Amino acid sequence: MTYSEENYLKVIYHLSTGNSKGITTNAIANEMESKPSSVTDMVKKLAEKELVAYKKYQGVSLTEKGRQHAVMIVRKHRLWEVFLVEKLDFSWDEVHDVAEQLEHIKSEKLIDKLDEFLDFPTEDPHGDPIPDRNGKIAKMEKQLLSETSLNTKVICVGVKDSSSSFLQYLDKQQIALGSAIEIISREHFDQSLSLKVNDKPLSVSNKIAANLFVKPL
Amino acid sequence: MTYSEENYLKVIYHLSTGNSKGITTNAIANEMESKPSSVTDMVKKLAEKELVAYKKYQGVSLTEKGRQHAVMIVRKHRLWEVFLVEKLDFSWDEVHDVAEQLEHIKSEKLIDKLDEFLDFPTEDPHGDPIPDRNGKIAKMEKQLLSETSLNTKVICVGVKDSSSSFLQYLDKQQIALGSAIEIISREHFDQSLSLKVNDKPLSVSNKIAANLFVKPL
DNA sequence: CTATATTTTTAGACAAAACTAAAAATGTTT
DNA sequence: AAACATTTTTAGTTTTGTCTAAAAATATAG
Repeated sequence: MTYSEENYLKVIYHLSTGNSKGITTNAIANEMESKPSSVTDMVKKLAEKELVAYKKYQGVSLTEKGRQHAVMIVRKHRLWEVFLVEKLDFSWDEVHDVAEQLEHIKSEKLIDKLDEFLDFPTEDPHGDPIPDRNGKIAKMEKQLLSETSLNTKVICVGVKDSSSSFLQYLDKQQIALGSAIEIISREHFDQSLSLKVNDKPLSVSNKIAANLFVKPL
Repeated sequence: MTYSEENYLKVIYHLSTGNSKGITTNAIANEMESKPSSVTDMVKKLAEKELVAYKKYQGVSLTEKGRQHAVMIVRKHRLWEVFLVEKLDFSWDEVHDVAEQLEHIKSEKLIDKLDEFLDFPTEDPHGDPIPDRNGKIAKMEKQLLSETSLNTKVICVGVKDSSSSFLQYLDKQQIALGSAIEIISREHFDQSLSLKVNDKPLSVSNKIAANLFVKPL
């Protein structure tokens, strides 16, 4: 499996979660910053290899085989992110590009040993679950802050958007995984929220709240 | 710089050490398990980029710029080898192929942090020196066991051949970096040696002795 | 239910990196 | 120094992954 094929599988996998329909050519092209025609070509190749199911004009979806491959790439990506943060002192907004490269290293032994070295982490630095060596993903209870009712006490368990600009905003506001958040009030006009984060008052826009995962205390 | 260009630079660098002349197309093709015509093509490209000096039919040599690049690849390769052995419990005969992949990961921060994490090692698991972040290589005193005079006490500090078959042979004979070796006698007929390794007698062929680096105690 | 707009696919081209086969240059022998 | 052998380069293909532009299919709107 080539570097490029792996990237396509990964993108299709990510677009598939919470999307039971076929993934469109355009959606993939957008995500990969490439052109729809390139996607069509590659998708045909992946279909040849039975990694995706594809019918002209109907979009693609991963086969079980393709899903397994994709999950392993995600596993590698997230384990490397943990390594970078825990062992090499990277911050959570710096890990993505490097992990993007490391995820393509081919060695089962490497990834299993790394997993062990990191003490079998179940989540990456952004709160996303790490598939185990059999591809099993422990799913955890979490909801978006924007969809949480007033006067609830929750803790931050993940981010939906992991762009560095969002992560740096969170750093600035001293919001991290594990932070205690209480929802005080919601502004009707723009859905912005008044919070207490670690007992300090903070107001956040709906866009922020819609990208923070929390779970009830 | 592409993956492939990096591999060429690395091979040319390795062929260059202890070889002041131009490196031949054939030598490179051999080392890379490719064809001379492919080498000619790539060498032209590297010459365009001023990474090598090249005159038709005269072989190639690295420019200073090319040497710097090559040294950085070697630095990455060897640091990753240390990581694999020290942190992930790989044995010294298992690290090469994985390090071959890891050496192409592009991130200065990654490699400097890794260096720090490993406590700035100066040698890889085979006793080869690790260039520092400025490309400086601490050279150490070492000689081949085959060229060491009788009745000398030495310690093993490196291997010339790091193929897994050789390394596994050394494991079997319990020869490792740091092992104390005394040269008892040399057979005139085949240049084989009688040794004491960690006080136990052992006879080795010239081929073995010609691939073991030692230094006087 | 046509007409129009959008999406997707096809066809053809290109760049990178490899190859084979043939030509050119260099080396080696006598 | 001519003849032969070897090495290196050139010329032309191939494969992978991308692209543009045009054609085909699907979706949307009046």
